[in-house]
Amino acid sequence: MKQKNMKETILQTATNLITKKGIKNTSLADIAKASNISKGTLYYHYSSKNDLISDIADIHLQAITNAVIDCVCGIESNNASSNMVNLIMEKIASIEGRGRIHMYILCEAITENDTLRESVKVKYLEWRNTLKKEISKTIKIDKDAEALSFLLVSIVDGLVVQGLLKSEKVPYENIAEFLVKNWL
Amino acid sequence: MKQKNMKETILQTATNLITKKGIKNTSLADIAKASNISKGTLYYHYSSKNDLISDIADIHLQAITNAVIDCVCGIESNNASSNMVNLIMEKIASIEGRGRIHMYILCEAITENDTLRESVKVKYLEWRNTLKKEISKTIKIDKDAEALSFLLVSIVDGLVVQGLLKSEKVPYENIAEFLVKNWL
Amino acid sequence: MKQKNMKETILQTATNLITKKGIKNTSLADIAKASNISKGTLYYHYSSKNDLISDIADIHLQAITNAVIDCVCGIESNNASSNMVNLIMEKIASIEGRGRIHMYILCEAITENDTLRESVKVKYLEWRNTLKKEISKTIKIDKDAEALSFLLVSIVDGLVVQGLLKSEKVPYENIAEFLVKNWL
Amino acid sequence: MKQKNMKETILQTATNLITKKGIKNTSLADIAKASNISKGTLYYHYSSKNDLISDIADIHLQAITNAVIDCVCGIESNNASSNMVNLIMEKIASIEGRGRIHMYILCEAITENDTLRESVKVKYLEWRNTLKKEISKTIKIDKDAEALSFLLVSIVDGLVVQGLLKSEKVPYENIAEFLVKNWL
DNA sequence: GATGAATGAGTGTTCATTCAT
DNA sequence: TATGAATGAACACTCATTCAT
Repeated sequence: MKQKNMKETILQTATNLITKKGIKNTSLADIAKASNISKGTLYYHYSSKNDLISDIADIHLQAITNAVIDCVCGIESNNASSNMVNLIMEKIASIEGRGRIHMYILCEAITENDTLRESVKVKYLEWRNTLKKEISKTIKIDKDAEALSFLLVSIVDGLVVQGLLKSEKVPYENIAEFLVKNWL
Repeated sequence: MKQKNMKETILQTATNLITKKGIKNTSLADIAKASNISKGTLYYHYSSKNDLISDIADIHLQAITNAVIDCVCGIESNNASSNMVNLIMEKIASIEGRGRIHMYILCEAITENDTLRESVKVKYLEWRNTLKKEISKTIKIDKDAEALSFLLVSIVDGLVVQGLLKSEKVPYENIAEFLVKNWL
Repeated sequence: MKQKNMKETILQTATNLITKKGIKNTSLADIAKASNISKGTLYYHYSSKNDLISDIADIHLQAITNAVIDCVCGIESNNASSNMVNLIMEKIASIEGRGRIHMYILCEAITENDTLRESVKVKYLEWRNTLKKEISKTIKIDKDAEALSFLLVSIVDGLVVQGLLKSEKVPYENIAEFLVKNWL
Repeated sequence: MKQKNMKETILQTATNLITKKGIKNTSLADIAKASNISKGTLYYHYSSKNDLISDIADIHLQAITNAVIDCVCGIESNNASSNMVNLIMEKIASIEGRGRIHMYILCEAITENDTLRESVKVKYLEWRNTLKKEISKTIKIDKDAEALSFLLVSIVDGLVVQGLLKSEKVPYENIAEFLVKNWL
């Protein structure tokens, strides 16, 4: 089993497994097996499970960050405030696919993995700042802009949770419409 | 080592440990030790770890449910719409103390514990319905009332996450003020 | 749960459970539960698991012993040599219902339970002697009578094994017929 | 602690321990200790206790199967029918060394281990068929040949039981002599 | 007589990690 | 680079037994 981007392969396989079963329920043996390599090889590329988790988290956080930035860019180019929310909703939907791993990373971050928590913290700050900067174009009161940045990030995380519980279908469109009408 | 409310003691000890270290990182040995009992005794009172987790989750979910209902009752008695948001924010703060365990339960629920997921699902539905009923007194458009119920629940979960990351202080008051201004 | 023959009840319940699941896989908790008594009460009547097993084994061994003696009595009263084999076969069938527990007791006896082994040993000796005495009426060569006594006991145990494996239906009638033709 | 045929070593050690103490009374910790390896290493080679038991049983069943086949081959080459019984008796004696484990495997098979029961079932069928084919050369009545195949297998198992009880010395020679005189 | 609470040693199993080759 | 063998601590869970009431 010789591959150029072995690390890439491992990363992808591990991400898939962890998305399905969670961090604690995915063993390095599982990952090695699914990657068609030995545990030894896995350790050659990643010096510990935390090391691997760290990479997975980085990639995930970057992916969501990109989604958030995409949002903002979309708004800028369209200059239609209502689009922001639409785009956010669209992104939430795309994030939902990543929802499970998002939750696992959050839990891991708040529990015991200080490095991971720091990464997540930084990203969340970055998201809020990016959103706030954009919001400030429309909403001139700084306090409100900040509050809204917190709220928007919250809503994303919160809707991810409700999406994952798979109770009722989350009415994304109605939610977006409501946000546009009342907030912007 | 004989105690009257041994089950209660175990429950409390376990809740504390799990709040600190998470479900997966808290072993039954840890719980037994911290409760000053043997593992055998623990198993006498709880027939499995899931059984114990289930009790902890039930208590937690009930506590938050009560908080949500308190909110709504508060609003009704005051008949001041602005109070709803204030109360929600107040409750979020009180929930924050339970934030860690809230996250752990959510992760457990979405990962592998079907029984738990069902419990959580039911509670979330109950919360949204309770909120929606109250919201409907002010907002007559049903679609909006429903969207808002999803949003409020999301905001609670989302702010819990941001609270737990302990990055910046979450500006609860500003957020509440913003919500009041724009919603009601 | 007040009962006159509590010990009897326990014994019966335990026998049923052990027949189904084996000695090692039947816990005293199981037995207590199925008897609708507490473990404490069980220990009031039986001072240990071995004590209980011992009683169960005694009853079982006596039951088979009676079957063997019935055989011999039947023969005596009928004075038809062919009947002996028929009766033995009939008894084997009746023993088959007890086959599982018979095997469990044998295993327990040869493994670790010296008292039990002694009981079983004594019974087997008794059976062979009883059979030999009867056989001697027909077969005058002592060596042959003894060999046949060993063989008959063996055949019972052996057919029990094959019955328990539930592969093909054991052709008891053909076997009996064959024995009659060739032995007596 | 590195060894070439570690799996072989484990198998041998486990077989010895189980022969002495029985399956249920032999723990994996015992086996690991006696093999001078860690429990982890044991699990590296055998993924479960059942897996190990399965290997032990397979080897045992094959050994007896070979003994049975040897019997038949011996007969064929000698063409002396009386030899068959002598050989069987000889084999029984050799099986006696394996008697304890034979009993344990039978008990395990009838209790709870479906895979094992299937293996045993297949072997017993194979033995009977092998015997019947050989018997058919002498005894032309099919029903009798079949009955005798059941009887011979039964006698082996039954004599194993009586051998294990170590009451009196089992008179193998007399038994063989009797069989030859009356059956063939 | 009867019980429920408590115990602690033991069970099979998992797993991140190490390391010689 | 890559691997398979080895490890040992930890895990959830079981169970015969004890004992105060």
